[in-house]
Amino acid sequence: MSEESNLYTFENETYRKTYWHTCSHILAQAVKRLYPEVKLAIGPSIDEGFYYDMDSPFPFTPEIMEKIEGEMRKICKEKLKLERFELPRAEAVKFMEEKGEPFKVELINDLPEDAAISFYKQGEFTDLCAGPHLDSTGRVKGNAIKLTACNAAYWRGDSSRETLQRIYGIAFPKKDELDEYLQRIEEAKKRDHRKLGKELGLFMLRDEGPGFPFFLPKGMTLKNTLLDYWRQVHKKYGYVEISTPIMLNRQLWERSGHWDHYKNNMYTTVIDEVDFAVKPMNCPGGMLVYASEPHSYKELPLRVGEIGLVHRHELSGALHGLFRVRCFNQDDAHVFMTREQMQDVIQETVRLFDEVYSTFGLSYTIELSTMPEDHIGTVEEWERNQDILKAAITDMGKDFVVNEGDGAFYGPKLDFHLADSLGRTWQCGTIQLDSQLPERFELEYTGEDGQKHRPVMIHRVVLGSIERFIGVITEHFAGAFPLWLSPVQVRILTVTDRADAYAGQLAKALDGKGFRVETDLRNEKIGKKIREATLEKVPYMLVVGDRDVENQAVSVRTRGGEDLGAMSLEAFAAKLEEEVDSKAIL
RNA sequence: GCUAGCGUGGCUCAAUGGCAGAGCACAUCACUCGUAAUGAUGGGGUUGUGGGUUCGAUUCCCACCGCUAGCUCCA
Repeated sequence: MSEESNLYTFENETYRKTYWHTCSHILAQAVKRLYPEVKLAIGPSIDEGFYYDMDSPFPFTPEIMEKIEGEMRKICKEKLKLERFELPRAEAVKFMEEKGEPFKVELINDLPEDAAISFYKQGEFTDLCAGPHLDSTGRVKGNAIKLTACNAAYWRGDSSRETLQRIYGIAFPKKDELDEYLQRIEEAKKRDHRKLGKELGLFMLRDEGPGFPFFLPKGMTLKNTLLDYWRQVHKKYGYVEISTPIMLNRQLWERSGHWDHYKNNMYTTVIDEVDFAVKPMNCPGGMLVYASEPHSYKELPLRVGEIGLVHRHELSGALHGLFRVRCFNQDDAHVFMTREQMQDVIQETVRLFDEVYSTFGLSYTIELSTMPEDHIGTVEEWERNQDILKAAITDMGKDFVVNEGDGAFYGPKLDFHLADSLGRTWQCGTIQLDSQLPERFELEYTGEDGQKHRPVMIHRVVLGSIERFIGVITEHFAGAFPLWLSPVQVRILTVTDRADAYAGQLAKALDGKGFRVETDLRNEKIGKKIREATLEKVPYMLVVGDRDVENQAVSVRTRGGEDLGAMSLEAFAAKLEEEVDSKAIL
């Protein structure tokens, strides 16, 4: 019964998608009424809202978008019935040809032989569509529709084909819900790491180096703290750490396959008439380290980590704050092993990922990326490796989606995606299975049998790029990092200058215990000092005035606005220590 | 790279085909004030860069650079 009553609410995903699908048809109808010369392509509902792609001889400016929105409201009021009908292929093609819709004709021609070719008619407007739809445009609440953006999109996602204009929209059954949604988006934008990074003094980007981030003192503290933690975890899991050069010669990149597969994205130069490339990945250097001495099966799996600075010439349009940059630090590692050890090593790596992500309270989704067209190695090898990855995570009871053809050129991979404040996901962790590079670099180990064998390896990163990960956690915590990560953990605020000397003693004592502490001795009112420390998300403020000097105490306030009252420095330090050690997320 | 929009002191943002403005920040002075902004005064801008139109351009036009959104890409 209750299921029945939920059938026509947005709680029901099918209904929601249907509602938005009808909205996209209303959008198309509105555009065709206002601008009949526009050619329609395709208009599905998506996870959040709907869009319609079309080819227009003029750009859709904000004014035009507003006009279209108005027309959409009108169509809702007209309560047009949506009627479904089917046509045989030849007639369907003819129908859309007569309407002058070349994209629709192409779609019909590409439908499978036995597919039903269905249309939906609403008033004077008819669109090719598999459905389903609402029964009337009157079901859509006109004043709860909002066109949110207009962007370019390639026809059928193919960058060699027409550039269409995609109009995005969102709609709800009630105006209140639309307002609430828009409000939520506004709130989410306040967590944007680009905004917070500037406000909190973490990093900066400059025109002089597009995509090359500068880390400021506070951001550097955060980065170093993160790396300290990373080293601690990896030590526990049996990793050793190396560092390989940032630039290596062309011969090496040809051997690894990068020169062939990745040249356009590499920064290259000529030194003494020899081509060199700045590394876009750490692995070839790692191969050389492995190959530099003989190995025994007793050493395997051999876990070798490297925080490596890599440079990749990404397309300018793809750059995005710290999420997509042109130079970044990968928390890379290569694990060399026997074939028999593969599943165990993958599972051990996933456990390490779980430990790291849960420390930050982050949840992820896993994608399995399979063989791309442009690959090295045999199909059998690829399938075998894909099956091992699949089995390893299935065995651990984890869900994943398959990303067909998106593997690295040398092997299939498991990608771990984390979400930003607006729900867009970014690949952070990855586990890439590789039996190609060991081949190319002729890596060997001596087996129990005294014979030479070829190891296999994984390439893996947990944080992915330190830069991207810092962006993700900045948004995740809205800049209010857990105590252990906070660039400034404690700020001592004086009420009057009579407490300056005492504040200095406190700072020295806390610094001596290993805490990151600042003093604010400015001749400002205490309210102002508190306000600023709060806005800077400093976890703890120590307010010290005459009273505290006299009692040799500290008055503690949190960035959450909580007044913890007066306590001894020792009691406060003990509290800090406990919170840092537990890496608590408050 | 593609399409559209945007680019004004350190930051957030006004304004205009005719002397470029506010708040915050910064400096100086006064105030010594106990839990989210004390007041006064002052300095700071070739309005992203380069061309063009115009008596005059920050505003209009062109190119380039950068940013934003999405598309494409992401070994």
